Amino acid sequence: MEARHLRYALALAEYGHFGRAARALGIAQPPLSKQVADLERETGARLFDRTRQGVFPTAAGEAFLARARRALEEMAAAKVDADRAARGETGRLRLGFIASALLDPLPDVLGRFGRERSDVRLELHEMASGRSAAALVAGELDVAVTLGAPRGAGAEHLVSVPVGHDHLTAVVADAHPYSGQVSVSVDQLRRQSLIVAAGEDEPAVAAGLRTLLGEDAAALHGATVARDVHTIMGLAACGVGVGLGPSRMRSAARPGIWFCRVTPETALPDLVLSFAERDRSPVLAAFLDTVRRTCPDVGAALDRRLGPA
Amino acid sequence: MEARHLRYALALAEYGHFGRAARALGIAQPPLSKQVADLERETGARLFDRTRQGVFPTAAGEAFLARARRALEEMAAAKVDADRAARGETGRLRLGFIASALLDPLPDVLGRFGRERSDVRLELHEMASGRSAAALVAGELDVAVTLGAPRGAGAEHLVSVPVGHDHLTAVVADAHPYSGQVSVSVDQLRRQSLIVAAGEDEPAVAAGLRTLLGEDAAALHGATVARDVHTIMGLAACGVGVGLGPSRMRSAARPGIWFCRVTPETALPDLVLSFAERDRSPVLAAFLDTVRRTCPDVGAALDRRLGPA
DNA sequence: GGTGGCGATACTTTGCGAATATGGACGGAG
DNA sequence: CTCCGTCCATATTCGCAAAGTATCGCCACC
Repeated sequence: MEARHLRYALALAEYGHFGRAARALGIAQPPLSKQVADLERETGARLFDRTRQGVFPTAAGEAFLARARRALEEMAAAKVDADRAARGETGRLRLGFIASALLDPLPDVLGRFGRERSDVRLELHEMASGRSAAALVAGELDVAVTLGAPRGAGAEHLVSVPVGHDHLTAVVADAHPYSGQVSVSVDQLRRQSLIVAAGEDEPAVAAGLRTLLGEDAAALHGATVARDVHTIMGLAACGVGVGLGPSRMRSAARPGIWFCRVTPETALPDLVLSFAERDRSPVLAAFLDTVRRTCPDVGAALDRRLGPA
Repeated sequence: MEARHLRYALALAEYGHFGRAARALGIAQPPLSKQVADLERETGARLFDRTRQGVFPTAAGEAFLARARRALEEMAAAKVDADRAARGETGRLRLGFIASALLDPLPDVLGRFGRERSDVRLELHEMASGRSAAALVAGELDVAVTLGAPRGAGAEHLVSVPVGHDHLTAVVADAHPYSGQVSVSVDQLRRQSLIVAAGEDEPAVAAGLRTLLGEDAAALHGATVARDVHTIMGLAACGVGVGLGPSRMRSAARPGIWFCRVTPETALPDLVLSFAERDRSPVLAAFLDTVRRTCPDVGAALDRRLGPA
């Protein structure tokens, strides 16, 4: 049984007339007669009553037609669904990211993407950079935003583009002596109790700090350790000490704190967006397109990496 | 798009390999490649990723396959449903009947039919014989059980077979003088107050009574009138008089009453089963088959009327 | 009894699906 | 690095079945 048989039977039921149904189907009448006869032979049931008044479905025909309608609807829906999925209008995007990415690039990107692709299910997984990279390689994520480009097994099959670079920034309470200063020097920092973040990603940050502080890195041993940038800012606001974190912190400024540049300016690992090189998923493409339009410089980097899309 | 495309895509997804899927489908590999390619061209979406590790559906492919599965299930169900309907295993049977038919032939027939064809929806309409006949002609009923063969416009297109003949029976209370008698004579009846039924069907019955009573039919004018046979029996049990009704009443005998034959025996109109001559519905055929098996003599009458089925 | 409408049948044509043969790309083994 | 094997795509041929044309048969209606 082919879809053709269903279409013909439905047309015949609709027009109640072999000739007119055939005309509507764009074929001649004899083929329609034959196809309907074939269908009746295959189902083993007479589906239509041919009377002088017209052609009417039998009880068996009614039962058949009801199913036939649904079958054809499913087929049409299959085409539509496939097309929508191919355009990236539906589907799923699994995004791994480090918490601090929520400060700067993600809000704009996710907001826009959610608005433009409301039928794409966004699965957001906050995780450390190393875990994101591994999940990406394992196919458990579609995109990742990490601190520094992923390294390690399988990373060579990932495409990575920087989506923002950052430098160390100090944050103090309004009441702190440094409040109001444009910048603080390393020497000034050495004399303060410091507040730094600790987490799976922090070795990279700690390396930057150590470079900055030089042989006085020992000062870090006495530093207050916070789980994330919000805690750093909260502790700084309490006057516990001088918070040190990425300049992205400024995006989440809260009353009662003051940001200073750190001199010399100390680069932190870039925020990097990665995905599997072989991933041709349209949802990913749509996401990258949104990123491209949201952050033009990222678009240029993507073009260099993939060739102009 | 034809059902073939769906079957091929599903097989390909299942085997993840063009060659093996083709073998499972009983075709060679190139046609499968071509059909899948055609399908992808028609849907405008790449449905499968061909890798060295195997062939896997894309997101669009997954969406398509889900619908394809349901479409094919509907098609299979269409065949099954049509077949079941053609065998009379499903569907609807609209039966019109007079209330007194519930005494004798209907309980056995309906019980058996309901057991054997539990998927057929039985629509039971108690109505007077004349209304049944009209509804049958109008196509509003499939079968009718009436008192006497239907007459009137369109009745010539009905097939009617007697399903039980009846004669006038008297019913009295146990305390009545006639109680214990095998029969009562017309003369005895003339001296009693009578209880008879009245309804749209009763002109036929009344005619029988009038014939019986001869010139004394005037006695009927003083008779008690009941709506149905159960009321006749109930009134008789109260000693109100002598009830007169069809011998079928005996099937619904209740304590406290006594039945007597009436002499001379007086025939009442036959109980007749009718249906449209041109009705080839399998549900009707199944019903007639049940009737045939329940009442053998009716089967013989049906065979005479329709030719041995 | 003639006529016209409608579906079925007979026969021819054609288009498409399937088979065979071949090509081309990639991966693994020597 | 080359060779070979695997796997999918392409090209060509073949055959069937679907579509077209012509016609028949049937019944209704005039």
